Amino acid sequence: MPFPKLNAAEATEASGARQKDENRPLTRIQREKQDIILEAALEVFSLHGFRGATIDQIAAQAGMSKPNLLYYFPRKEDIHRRLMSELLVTWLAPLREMDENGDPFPEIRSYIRRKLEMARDFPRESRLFANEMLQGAPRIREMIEVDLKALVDEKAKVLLTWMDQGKLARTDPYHLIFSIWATTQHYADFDVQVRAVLGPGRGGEGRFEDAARYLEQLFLFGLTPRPKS
Amino acid sequence: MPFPKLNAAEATEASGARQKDENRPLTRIQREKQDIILEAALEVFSLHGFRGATIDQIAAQAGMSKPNLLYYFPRKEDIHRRLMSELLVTWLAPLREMDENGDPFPEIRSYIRRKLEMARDFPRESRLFANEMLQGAPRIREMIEVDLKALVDEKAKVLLTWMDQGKLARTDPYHLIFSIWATTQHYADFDVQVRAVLGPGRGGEGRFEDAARYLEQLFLFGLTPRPKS
DNA sequence: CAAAATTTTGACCAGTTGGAAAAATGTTAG
DNA sequence: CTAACATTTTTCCAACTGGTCAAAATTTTG
Repeated sequence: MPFPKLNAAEATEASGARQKDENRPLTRIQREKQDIILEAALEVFSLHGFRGATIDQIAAQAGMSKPNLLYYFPRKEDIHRRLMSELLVTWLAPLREMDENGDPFPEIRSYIRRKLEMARDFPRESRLFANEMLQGAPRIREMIEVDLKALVDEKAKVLLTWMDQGKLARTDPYHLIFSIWATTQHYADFDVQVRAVLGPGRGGEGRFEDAARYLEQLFLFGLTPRPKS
Repeated sequence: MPFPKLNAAEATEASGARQKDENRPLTRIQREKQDIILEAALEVFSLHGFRGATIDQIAAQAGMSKPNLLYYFPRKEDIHRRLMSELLVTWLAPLREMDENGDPFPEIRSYIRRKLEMARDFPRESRLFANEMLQGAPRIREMIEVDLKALVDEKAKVLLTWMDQGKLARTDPYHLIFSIWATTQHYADFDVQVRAVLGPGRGGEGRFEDAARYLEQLFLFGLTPRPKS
């Protein structure tokens, strides 16, 4: 199971195998193999970054020959691009779900919870994303400058509304969102460090529950409105 | 200016140029060139990760030929190792300075401040570190399992003491430290994203001050002890 | 089933990679 | 000033890189 497929814009580009007729629907084999390749590529890219990953590695991971892989994705960049655009949609879904009409604390709390679950269940996706960011996001600049920005702008407004209503401590909504991203994704991206520091005793699977408890407390207390001094 | 040299264990390994006498002190040229190389390597490694960086790139960045560079650091890994061990010392200095005998809030606040300053002033170092973590820390596993863990264990105890004294909300000290790391380093590692989301208006240099204000509030409110309900 | 289309393979290639060897050039202590 | 050493350059190499191509094997379709 690669990822909770939202199947975003499945037909962006005829990036698949070369057929006689460009607009034929994908065959069964094409769909299967592409999924296998994407799954393998996720593994390799998330570990080594774009430049550090090789087609050979991905092909080996996918259990096929390099030319065979290149039959489905003619260039290395194509695989990466597909991975990134599918990722971005799913990655932002939790934020998208934050509901203006809900109460701030349940909404924020479940947002944190969901992000933390994603860090636990899809750490490779998180690392793939982090890798791209570290390198200056050369291949998804536009996406983050347009789509991501628009979404965050929208949700920042929601947060501001809540603050105006006195339901949430007045603070910077953008940095609030950043801090949720940072603290939750940390458990995927810096997993080795987290595990090493917690040690064999506390570094087991329970760490995510501990993290959830801690983060809930931090953000609940940290964002509760205070009477002016 | 590469980095506020703490000159940690300057003599770890005779990793420099090959001289007749292994234990001769470094010549002027050796010191200078090694610094130039390390500075160049920092730039390249932090951007592309270990595998993605090439010796040629580093040499070009350092303004010398590849074989010339290899004269000072016989293998690519040597450069990386040196960079990482020098980095780790400096990187952890702020945490080391957190003083048991100080008051919790000023101490934590100045820790956050310092980490944020490092994210602002030494983003490449932060990214180098993040890159290594993303890849599972294959080259510094021991350092984080031993030195880093020991330091965090020590500081966690300090935090627990403060909590016992009722000066700090009772919470998980390890995750508290993680959340400070995550939120501050985020501004270096995900800089592109932060800037893209804040837009041209608020994405300028002021973003670090906004971040500082926000994080101070979050952690101050979030960690103030509460009366039991 | 046979023809048409798709998928897989094996051989190949030009450019890049990390690194070795040795010759040529600088630098410095006596 | 010169011998001993340190540094730099030139040349080279084997392994790996992303990618091509035509032929063979397989699957789909009429």
